[in-house]
Amino acid sequence: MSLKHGILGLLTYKSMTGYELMKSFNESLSFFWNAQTSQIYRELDTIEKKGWVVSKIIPQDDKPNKKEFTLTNEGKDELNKWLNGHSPEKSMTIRDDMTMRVLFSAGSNKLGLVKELIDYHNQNEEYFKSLKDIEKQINSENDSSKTSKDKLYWSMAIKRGQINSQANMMWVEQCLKIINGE
Amino acid sequence: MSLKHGILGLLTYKSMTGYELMKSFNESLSFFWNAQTSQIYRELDTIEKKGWVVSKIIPQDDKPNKKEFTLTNEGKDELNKWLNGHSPEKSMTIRDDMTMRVLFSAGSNKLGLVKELIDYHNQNEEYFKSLKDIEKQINSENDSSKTSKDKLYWSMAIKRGQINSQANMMWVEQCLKIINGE
DNA sequence: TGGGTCATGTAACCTGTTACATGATTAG
DNA sequence: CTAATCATGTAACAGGTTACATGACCCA
Repeated sequence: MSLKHGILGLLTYKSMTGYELMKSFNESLSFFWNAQTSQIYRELDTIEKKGWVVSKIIPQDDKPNKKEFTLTNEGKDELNKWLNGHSPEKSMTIRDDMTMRVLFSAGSNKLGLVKELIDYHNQNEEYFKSLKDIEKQINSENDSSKTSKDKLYWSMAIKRGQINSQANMMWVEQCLKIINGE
Repeated sequence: MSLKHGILGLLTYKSMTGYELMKSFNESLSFFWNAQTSQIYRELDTIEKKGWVVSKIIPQDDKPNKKEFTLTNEGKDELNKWLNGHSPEKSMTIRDDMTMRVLFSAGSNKLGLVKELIDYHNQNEEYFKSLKDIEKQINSENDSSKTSKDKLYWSMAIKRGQINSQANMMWVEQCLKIINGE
């Protein structure tokens, strides 16, 4: 799914080190991506070789030295190319564990499936709540880390997660009805 | 996401060759998984080494010989283990191109984004319709390839795709409202 | 004669995950 | 003293995609 472009996108906000990028992904962006340090450093390596970013080592006395990455013009071009050049037809498949479990539970354990569906429902409920919290935090006045325009786009992304988890819950409810009416 | 278990699941219905598996995935199961032959043959290799399936070469005069794979008891055990042993907490992130485009379009091309959102909406609408068709076909009397019980589980899986694409469309509508009200 | 279906695969590459390694500073 | 945070990475593996290769038969 191209972590490369995710990194480029984050670097448009400001120059960062690998460590800071990891924190961005796993904290403020955790609702849509969790990236391991190992992967981030690897991708930074390759996109630096491609010329999309440049790095500068910043010595620090009290802490370990850090390596800050900055977008180049090529990097900006690449990001824009990616943003504009939308892939004509992406696969649109569901391919997740839950669907697969449902499909292949026909023969066997009805009770196990019901339990799993309920667990899944609960997970989605919690996730939905946490997204509500994140939304509130972003839209609150005292979050000055983003401009009001940025906030708009971030809340759109979060809305997606919310709608998605609601859809998942609706699906579970329909499934349970079908199973019980069987 | 473990094509291995997808293959095991399909083989519970009947023994199949790699080619037939590929067709199942890319035809009747296309709404949730598209698998390349290259990957299927590779996975068949590894799961045969694990002892989950056994193969038998069936000579054919008019067509190329084929290699049919059959589930073993170990394979059935493994599938059941997988079906029952649900992973406690999966990541729940959104991580798709559309969300990323939205997040990183804050700075730049509003018009391009609107166009993409509309395209995305249309794609989802078509997908939704095609799922409706598939659903009808499965539930029709003259589809005797599945038992009525199987049909139930299949329609649950398809419902998921339907609800999902509806959710995607709702999201686009909300986004457009937000963008226009900006 | 050319394209589609049947049927098998190999090779290279990209993306993501898990586990491990190092070493300093700082807060409780 | 100990755990957390800062900051860098390596290695191995798992899963998925793209491109390529072969060869026969059937239908238009």
